[in-house]
Amino acid sequence: MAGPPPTAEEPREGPERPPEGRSARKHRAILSAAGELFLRQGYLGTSVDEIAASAGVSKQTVYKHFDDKQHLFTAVVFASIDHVGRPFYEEIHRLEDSDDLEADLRELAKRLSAVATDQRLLQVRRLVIGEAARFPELGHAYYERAVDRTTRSLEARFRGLAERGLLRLDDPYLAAQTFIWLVLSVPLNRAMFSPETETDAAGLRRIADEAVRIFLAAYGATPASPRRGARPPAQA
Amino acid sequence: MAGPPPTAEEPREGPERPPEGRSARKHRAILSAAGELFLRQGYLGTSVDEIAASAGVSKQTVYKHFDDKQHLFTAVVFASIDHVGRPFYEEIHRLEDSDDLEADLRELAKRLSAVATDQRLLQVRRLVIGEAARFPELGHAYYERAVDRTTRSLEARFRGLAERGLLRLDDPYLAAQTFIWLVLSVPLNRAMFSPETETDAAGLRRIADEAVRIFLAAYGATPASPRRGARPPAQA
DNA sequence: ATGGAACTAAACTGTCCAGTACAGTTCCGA
DNA sequence: TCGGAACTGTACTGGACAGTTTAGTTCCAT
Repeated sequence: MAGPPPTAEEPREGPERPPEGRSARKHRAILSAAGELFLRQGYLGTSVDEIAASAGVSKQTVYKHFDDKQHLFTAVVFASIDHVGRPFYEEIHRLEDSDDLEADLRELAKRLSAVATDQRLLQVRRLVIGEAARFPELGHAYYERAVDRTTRSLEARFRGLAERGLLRLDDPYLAAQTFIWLVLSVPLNRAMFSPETETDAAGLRRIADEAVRIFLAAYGATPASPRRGARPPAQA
Repeated sequence: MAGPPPTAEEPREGPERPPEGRSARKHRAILSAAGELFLRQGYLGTSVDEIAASAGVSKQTVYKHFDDKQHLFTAVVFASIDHVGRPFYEEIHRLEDSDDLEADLRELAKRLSAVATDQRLLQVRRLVIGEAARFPELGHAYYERAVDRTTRSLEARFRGLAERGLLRLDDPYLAAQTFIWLVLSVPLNRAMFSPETETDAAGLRRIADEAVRIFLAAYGATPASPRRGARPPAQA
């Protein structure tokens, strides 16, 4: 508990990995088992013996690969964080040269809320928040890589759209934050307090559509966005 | 860990308490010390011995007042949760009969963000989220009492304002959620990952003002809310 | 002032855990 | 095939912790 702040120990897997010797295999097995257990039981609630057993590995091997429990934990969370950042990141790029901004924003909003309500991802988020006091650097890293990077990606897209006259905004970063949280606030903050609760797909769609309407009302170039029709334009 | 789900054990202090015998005093001392320690170190990170010592009380007395550690924990958090809900709740009532809606919303937004960035409150939030898997009822109670109750209070206010023609909305609950999260998302979610970081007062004001502008653009009765001060939209 | 309830201090039980030690086994590249 | 690196199993150290027990002390209402 009084140990020095462990620095991250990344998984270190290059894009190619054809041979993968015994050592690398064990390393991955430990990370995987530790991820599963830490996510389910928290940091203090998980013992190294448990991790070793679950990974099919001796405790000694765990300590060969990771200095101590804290390092193992940070390695696990950093690996999960990279899993988190990527999908958001890629979705956003499709907005690059949109013809029908409203439709494309709606699509993006739905993809965002789908990604963000993934159960495993929610549990990582809970875990990082819960351990933020014990591992402050982990909290910062999570915010930086999962939240801020996504926002900046969207910011760049919005800046381009503003230059094309499709959006009116003078602070694209703030606008990006607004968009993301209009979509995610309600489901994400509800999910934080209700583990193992099914996500309400219809509710997500409704919130995503309303988020786009609000966003375009505030930042759209066309003064009159279609009056709120609640449900998507079709059906009814 | 396999015990039955403990039901809440509220502090049970009536509005009057002039005598407060020894027993009640000890009870309060335990709750107070436990609150401090649980909030700082988490559930598993805090021992009952520690709580007893910090409360200036023998361990036996702790167990006289609370069945076990789980019950003590839920009692502590429930007490904190009621602290959380109240201030929000009261701020909102002032919106009842507004003459200058924009100014009053701005005021409300600033008060909300000030309340929500209170360090102790943030720590309760982190704690409940972090232990949500271990204590699901706690998560539900927090959401119900801190989030949902506030939203419903604002919903009632918005419904009144819509009837007076000051707002245009067909789902006041959704509008209330939107307003609250426009104001709180950014500071709250940043704070979740960065304990012991100073809150940026200027940033809060800026976000609060922008939140009101966006809200009125989406739900305001007057079609053109004053364009955000700053420069005119274009720049290139 | 006194009897009982509440409290204290300390020791104890049974369990769990991080991290180490060590002797023996398996893997794998040269 | 052979030698070293990596791994296994088990046991151990030293400590922590939830919850109980006991014997004695303090408080306070009657």
